[in-house]
This record gives sequence, C-alpha cells and structure tokens, in this order.
Amino acid sequence: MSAKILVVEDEPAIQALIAVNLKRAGHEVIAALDAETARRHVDEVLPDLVLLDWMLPGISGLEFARRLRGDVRTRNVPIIMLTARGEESDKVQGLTTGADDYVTKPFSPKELLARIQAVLRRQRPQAAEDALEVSDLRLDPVTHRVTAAGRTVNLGPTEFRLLHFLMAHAERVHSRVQLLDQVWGDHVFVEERTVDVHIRRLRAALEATGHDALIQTVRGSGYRLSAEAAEQ
Amino acid sequence: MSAKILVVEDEPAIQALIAVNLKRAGHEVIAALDAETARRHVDEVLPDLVLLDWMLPGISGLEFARRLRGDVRTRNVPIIMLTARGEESDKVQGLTTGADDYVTKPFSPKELLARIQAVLRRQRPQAAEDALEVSDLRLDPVTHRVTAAGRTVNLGPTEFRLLHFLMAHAERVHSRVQLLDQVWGDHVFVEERTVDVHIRRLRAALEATGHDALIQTVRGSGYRLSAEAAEQ
DNA sequence: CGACGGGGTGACGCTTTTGTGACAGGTGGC
DNA sequence: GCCACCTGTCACAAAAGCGTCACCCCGTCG
Repeated sequence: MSAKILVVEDEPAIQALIAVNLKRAGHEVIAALDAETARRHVDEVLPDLVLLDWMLPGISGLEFARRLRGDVRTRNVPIIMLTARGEESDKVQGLTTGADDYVTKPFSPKELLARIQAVLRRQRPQAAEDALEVSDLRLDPVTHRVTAAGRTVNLGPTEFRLLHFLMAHAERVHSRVQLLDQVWGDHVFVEERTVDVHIRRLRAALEATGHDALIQTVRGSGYRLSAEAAEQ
Repeated sequence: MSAKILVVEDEPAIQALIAVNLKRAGHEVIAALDAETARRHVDEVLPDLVLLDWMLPGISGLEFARRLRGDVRTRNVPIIMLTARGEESDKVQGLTTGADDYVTKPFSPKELLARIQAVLRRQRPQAAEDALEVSDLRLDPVTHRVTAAGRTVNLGPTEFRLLHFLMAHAERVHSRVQLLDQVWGDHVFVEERTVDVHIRRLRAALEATGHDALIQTVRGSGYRLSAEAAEQ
C-alpha cells in the first residue's frame, strides 16, 4: 500500500530521516520545510496523507491543518501530527482540529510507518466485504474461507486472491497480463506463464469437489470463471 | 470523563456541529455519514457510546441499533438516538430497541453533552457482559475466567484479552495489525511478530485441554478462531 | 505430415511466513 | 532486595507457497 505523502517539517535532519524511511517503504514523499511551500505542494499534487510537524515557523501546524480542512479538495486528506513529547494539550487541540492521529517525537521509523498504514487503511473505503457466490462455490473475504457445496476448500494466499478476483468478475475473460496486474499487483514482475500454474493449482483444489470446470480456458485470450458448465 | 463516541449522522452540517462540541468537551469523535461506514468503525474502534441519527439513508437507525445489540462486543455500548422533534412514536420504538436515551433535534450542545455524561455515568459500572462460548471453550468476562471442557485454563492478561477478542469475533480472520490495534490498543507500538508469540502462548495454554486447534493460522493474512476443526 | 503456438503439468530450488525456545527487562508482592 | 509472573524481541528452525522450467499434449495450418 503505497501513497503520496506530504511531509511538512522544518527541521532538515528530521525531514530527511522521515523521507528515507517512507521511501524505503515504497511511499512517494513530497517534502516541505515550511507551511508556504507545503501549501503550494498541496495544490499541485493533492497528497494521500499529510505528515505535519506541530511546531512550524510562521503559521502553526494548527493553522495549516485548519486550512486543509477548510478546502473541499483537501477536507478528507488524513493528517498525522508530529508533536514533541509531553505536549498533551497540543495533541488534544490537534485532534480536535482534525488530525487523524499523532506521533510524538522522538519516534521510531517503524512506529511512524505503522501509524501511516493504520490511517491509510482507515481511510480507504474497504471494498465490499460481502461473500461471493457463483454456482455453489462460495468465498467469504471476512472469514477468508472458500466452500464448494458445503465442503471447505483449502487455498494458498495467491490462489485465494486469484479466485476472489475471478469470482468478483465472473463470466468475463481475463488475459494473463490483466490477472497479473489485478491479482499480483501492478508493479510486480513475474512470468505470464505463472498464471497458468496458479490456475492449475486452483483447479486442482476445486477438483476435489468437482467444481474445477468452473474455470475455463479461452484459447489465445486467457481464463474465465463461469457458472455455466463448460460444454465440450 | 472523556470517551470515544461514534457519531452516525448523514447531515454533514449537523455532524460537524456535534463533532466540534464533543471534541471541545474532550471526547474522541469518530464520524460516520452512513450506516455502512459506521459499522466498519464499530468493528475497528469499539466506541464507548454511539450517537445515532434516527433517519439514515439505506438502513434505518432502528436496524443499526438492533445490529449493535446483536453483537456480543457491542451489546453493552450505550446508544443515544437523535430524532426530529415530534416523532414521539419513534422515540418509543427507539427506546425499546435498546437506545439508552434520545435527544430531539434541534438540540442545544449543552443538552447533548449533559445527556452523554449522564449515560456514560450510568454505564460505567460495566453492565454484566455475557460469557462467550465457542465449542466447549468458555470465557467469562466478569469473573475473568476461562474454562475448556470444564477444566480451568490459566492465562496471562494479554492472552486473556487476545482470546476474548478472538472469541467475540470468531470465524473472522484478523491481521496482526488489527489484533494489535484491538487487543494491545491503538497507540501502543509493538512488533507485529509479538502477536505470533502470544498466539503461541495462548495455544500452549489451550493445548492442555486439546483445544489448541481452535486458533487457526491463515497464511499471509493473520489468525482466526473457529469452531470448525482446522482442515488438512 | 511436420512445424508451430498455446496451454497443461510435475518437479524443484528458493523465498517468505510462521512456529518456537530463550532471554533480558519490568512489575508488584512481600 | 528477592521472587514469581509477564512481556516484547530475537535468532533460528520448520513450513508453506511461489515462480520457473522443461517437457508433454493437442489442434492448426501450410
């Protein structure tokens, strides 16, 4: 889960420290040493999250946060405040101004990352969590369980995601590349044929319940999960 | 006396008004504009109190309240209903569904706060929570005792809370991060792997009674407590 | 008929994820 | 201060999955 993160921190050393860690975690960092620069950046890139130092020269973090909340476009961008230890009243004030979380300095990079993940997770409107059903195959994202005609089907993580995707987009044909993008992730680089292997593993797992025919091969195009039995 | 308050209200203006006032009074506000969001928040943060608008788009306040009462974890979370003036019959119905109090719109912030304080005060002496049972494992939140098939199981505080949470959300898969948030607390920072260790300690404690298989590992996702025996 | 492109399969190192035992604090009772 | 009990982290072992290959089969098409 990577995101564009605007880091507003006037202390260059800390700014750099943060940047290094966020980047290592795969996030995109936009650095700003003062509120003025930050404001410009906000306009230009519309970050996914703002890391905001509480003590800024000139305009305070409080004020900056307030402006973010005032603008329709940035109203929903989550804010994490950086505060010096023990400024309890600031924390309270910060949270009331609309910060989503805070981290006290000094902080461990790990903690910072964890909080960022937490806030981003809270933010994303988690795709529909309802169980999927196709023919009497049933996949429940919440319990992470797959059953076919009552019997439980055991799948590895990748097969689970693959089936999840196929069931969510049943009847449609997906090329190997599409499947790689959707199931493995956009940036991951693996052989296209790898998809074949996982399809096979998935079929093998479903075979025990006689549902392996659900996944059909469309020669030259890709794969499709269909409720209609594949005619031959 | 500050508390985490979930505000379910679809009108942004009112939502904001409420939020400002609650925050000023030192409460932590979790805002939700619709029932769907609210439900997610409930799962994540387990609020101390729910402020619930009667007229919600989609699922009604009544229905939402009923669901809160249906879940073991939220059974005892007090609910204050917000109703439009003059919907007397609604009020009655609301109270019978389990709302603890109601406030008619328009309301004064002072009145709202007063009612909240009152309900919280009334609530404090934790109403007796029901014991949880999964397969013949039994956990009693009141006596803080766990028994499996009659025999008592000895747990440390953390393991107890962990088991409590898992039992309250049986069948569901929880990531390590979720468990840390829920069992350790939002602002505690410990390694994710720490969860593994506690899961192991929990399993070890249950092993004596042969119930250790209740806690299953879902590779790549987390852990799950399930009555169904783990397949293999 | 033989070359060919596509897809199915079984095997196999390798990496990632979990399970585990040990350990260095920390806390509260005494 | 000493003990008994918990806790969070590590390092290492054990699994469980993963991505690739090589090889096979099969329908197509010149």
